[in-house]
Formats: sequence, C-alpha cells, structure tokens
Amino acid sequence: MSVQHDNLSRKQREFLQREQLILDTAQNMLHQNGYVQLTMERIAEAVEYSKGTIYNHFSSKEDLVCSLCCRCVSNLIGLFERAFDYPGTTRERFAAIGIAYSLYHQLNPHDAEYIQIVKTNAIREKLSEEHLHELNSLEHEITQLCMNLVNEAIAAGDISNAENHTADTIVFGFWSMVYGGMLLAQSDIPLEDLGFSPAIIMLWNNSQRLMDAYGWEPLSKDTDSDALFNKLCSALFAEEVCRLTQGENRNG
Amino acid sequence: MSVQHDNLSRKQREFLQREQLILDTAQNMLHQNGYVQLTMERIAEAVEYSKGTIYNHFSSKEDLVCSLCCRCVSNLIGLFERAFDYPGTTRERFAAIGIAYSLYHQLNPHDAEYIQIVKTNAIREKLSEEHLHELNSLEHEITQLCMNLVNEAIAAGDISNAENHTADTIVFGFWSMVYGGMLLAQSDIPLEDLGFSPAIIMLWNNSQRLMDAYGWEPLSKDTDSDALFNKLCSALFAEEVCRLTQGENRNG
DNA sequence: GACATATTTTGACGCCTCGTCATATTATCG
DNA sequence: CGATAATATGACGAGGCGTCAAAATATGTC
Repeated sequence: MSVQHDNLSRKQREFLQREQLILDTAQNMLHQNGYVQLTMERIAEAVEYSKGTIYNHFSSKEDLVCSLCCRCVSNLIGLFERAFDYPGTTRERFAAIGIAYSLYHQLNPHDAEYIQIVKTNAIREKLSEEHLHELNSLEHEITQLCMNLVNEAIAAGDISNAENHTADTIVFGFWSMVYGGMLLAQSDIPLEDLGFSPAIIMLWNNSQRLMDAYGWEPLSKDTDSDALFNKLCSALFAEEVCRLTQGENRNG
Repeated sequence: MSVQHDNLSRKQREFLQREQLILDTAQNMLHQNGYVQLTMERIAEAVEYSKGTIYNHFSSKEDLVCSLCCRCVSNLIGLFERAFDYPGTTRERFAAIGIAYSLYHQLNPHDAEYIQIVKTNAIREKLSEEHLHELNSLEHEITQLCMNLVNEAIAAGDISNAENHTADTIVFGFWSMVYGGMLLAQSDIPLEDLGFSPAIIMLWNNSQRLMDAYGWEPLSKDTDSDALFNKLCSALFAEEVCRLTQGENRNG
C-alpha cells in the first residue's frame, strides 16, 4: 500500500499520504457497508478532515471511486503477474489468471459494484483527466498481460489451428465469461433456486471447456482438471485461499 | 404493450392503465436520457400526475425499475420463444437464443443499466413483495426455457459426451459469456484502443467455439457460421435487425 | 518576534432527490 | 343533496453532492 515519494517537499508528501489515508478509509468503509453507504460526509468524518479537503483530492465522488478502482486493478495485475510467471504450460498459466480473477472477487465481493459503475460513460465523464488516464493505463496494462500470454501460446504452437483465431478474440472470450460469471455469482439472483450448481465450479469447468475449444494443449481430457485447480491454488495463491476460507468460517 | 383486464371495475381498469402509462413513460425517459436522469418527479410531471400517485403504484424508485426490468425480461422471453420454436437443429435454436439476447441489448442499450442494478441485494431488499415475486418468476421462466432446450439437445444425442456435463453448467457457461460480453460491449471501456475487434463479432465466434467445446453437433467446422448467423437473423429477427440498422443510420 | 502574504481547511449553504402524510379533491351511494 | 369513502396532491423532512467565502494555518521578510 505504501507509495514512494522521494524528492518531494514535506507538503507534497503529506498531501500524498493523506490521499492514501482517504482511499484506505473509503475502501474499508466499502468493504464493510457497501457502495450505497459510502458518502463523502462519512469519509470526511472518518479521516477527521472536512468535506472540502476531500474535494481538494478528488473532483467528485465518482473520481474517488475511480481511484479505488485503480487500486483494484493494480492488485489484480499483481495477482495476474504471479500467474503469468508460473513455471508451467501456457495453458496452466492462463488458467491461473482465471483463478486469480475469481479469487480476487471472492475476497473482495464489494469491489464488483464499483468496478461495474466505473465502466459507464455517465461516470467516466465526471472523472478528473488525471484519474481517467490512470484508469485507462491500468486497463491497458492488464489487457496486454493477457494478450501477451495468448500470443506466447500461439507462437509456441500450444493453440492448435491458431490461424483461425486471433489473440483478441480469445482474450475477449475468457474475459466475457469470467466477468459475466463472476457478476452472476456475486449478484443476488437465487441461482440455486433456478437449478444451478455453485457458480465457481461451473465457471472453472466452462473455462476449461473453452480452452479445449481453442485446442489449447494439453487438453482437459489428458489432464486432471480438479487436481490442476488445487495445484495452482496452493502453488500461487495459498495466502489468498487461506484468507478466503478463514473469512468463510468467520461468517458461517 | 396492452394488457388484458376483463371482469374488473372501471376503477381497477383505470388503475392498471395508469400503471402501464407510468411504465411506458419511464421507459421512454430511460431510453432517451439514461438511468441517472430518471427521477420520480420527472416521471410524475411527464404523466401529469403527482409524485404521491406514482407512489400508490410503486413502493420506491427501485420498485418501479424492477417493473421495468420485468418488462425487459418479458420481451426477452418473447424473442427467446421465437428462437426456441425455430425449425432447425438444437444447436441452431440455441445459437438463435444467443442472437436474440445480443440483438435485444443492441436495440435497448440503456436496459443493461437497470437489469444490472436489479440484480443486487441492496436493491432487491427495497422491492415490494409482489414485484420481487414477479421478477423471480420471470427469471425462472427464461432460465427454464434455456435449460429445456439444452436438455432436449442432450436427450436427442446432439451433445456428444453429455454424461460429463449437466444442463445447468452448459446454460451457465453461455449465460456468463453472453452477459459478460454484452456488458463489456455496452460499457464505455475503449475496447478498440485496447486492441479488440468489434465485440459482437467476437462474442458470436466465442459462443460457436463454446458449443464446439461441448461437442454440440453439427460442429462449426462442418458449418458456415457466418451464413448461419445471417440465416437466423433474417428468418427470426428481420424486424429487429431492420430497426437496428435504421437506428444506426439515424445516429451516424 | 512581528507583520504581510500565500496556502489550506472548514462547514454552512444551495440544490437536488427520495419518500411521507395531512390536506384537498373527487367519487360513490343512500 | 349530503355524508362517507377513496384517491390525488404537493409541501415538507431527511440526507446526499458539491461550492465558496471566511477562518485558520503556514511561509516569508525585516
């Protein structure tokens, strides 16, 4: 969380520190009470500054939420990089990215609310140029990371019949599926009543299926998918899985 | 849009008519100016009743939006039924459902906003029992329609290796992908700048791929997917496609 | 240290929205 | 026509966002 700021005056350092304090506080409030409960007044009260001071940092509530969103994407990029660097097949590494995405949203259920909000134009119009630019950069970075991995897989010949596909279509397919699946899982639609199995399991199975569809070797018929899932979890995201199960025990 | 109401007193008929008027008006306002601009005052002004009267029909703004959402789902069910009844293979019919979903959202871009909103618990808690129940019923209906088609395909042996899959997983996979893909397409993320092709095309290709992954005959390698797309559009959704292209010409 | 100037912080205020409820209006019926 | 029931109204309270003149604080100069 801490941010480097050498070569800055004390004023500037204080300013940046305060910005982090505001964001930390807002994030906590969001995780505890959700988006609807988050108001500028309450944030100001919690950080013990006045509302006007908050507005010296963020041009609007949306602008603040955009900054929170940037932190989310940064964290996500961190997890994705861990998956990217895993010493395994391209398919395993891409699957690990999917797991990272899913784990992140299970750990931070409220984040989906404002990630979604920040995608709409009505909001994007109200952002400060600086924060909008930051958001665009991060979106670019996380997208490129996925594109790079798929391109690496194509170059390595791991994706059979690759001449029929382009990396952007493949990435978009997984992005759609994982994003949509995560939203459905997090939503309060009573999936169980509608006859569905647990969303996380269905999501994993469908991602594996889609990789098979692209002929991404090694195919799932030659692999133990459940074992792979467990292997990736413990090798890459042991801490996250631990936090998740702790949280579930605490809540239930 | 018109609703049957025989065997009712004039009062009751007027009440129901007014309810439709309010919903029609709200829908128009939404389609023109989006969710943020929609306020109870403005609706009241537009229908030439006072705010209190609106609240005789809907317990809250969310409750009204829920009713709009129910209309959306009803319309969607109409399109889905058309696809379901298409005299073709189960795969063609399921693909047609996907097209219906995508067309609907292209025709009614603002609907995605509140469909999304109504999925969250913070909102669902504020709904009247009656409207929440209506929404649940419709969600059940549209889900079952998809489940039935997939089960029919499994029973007919169109989905090879079906013992490994269950209908709920298959339906969830497509639902996730189409829902997520539609949200990404409608969002104001600059997909093009991020190196993506048009979302609708990528979405269609990925759905075909996922059907292949499930071994849903006839596989796309034995089919001209583009021709299929055009065939289904003109056979089932000629009017919708027409409205869509007209709208695009008018806007651009 | 004292004074002038620049910067930052503050919170009262204006405006908007939701949802309520006492009152006014209209309908029904004997 | 007059009494009672049903319905419609819009002023109002609560609470949110964002602003801005004034207060408080910091900085610089002698």
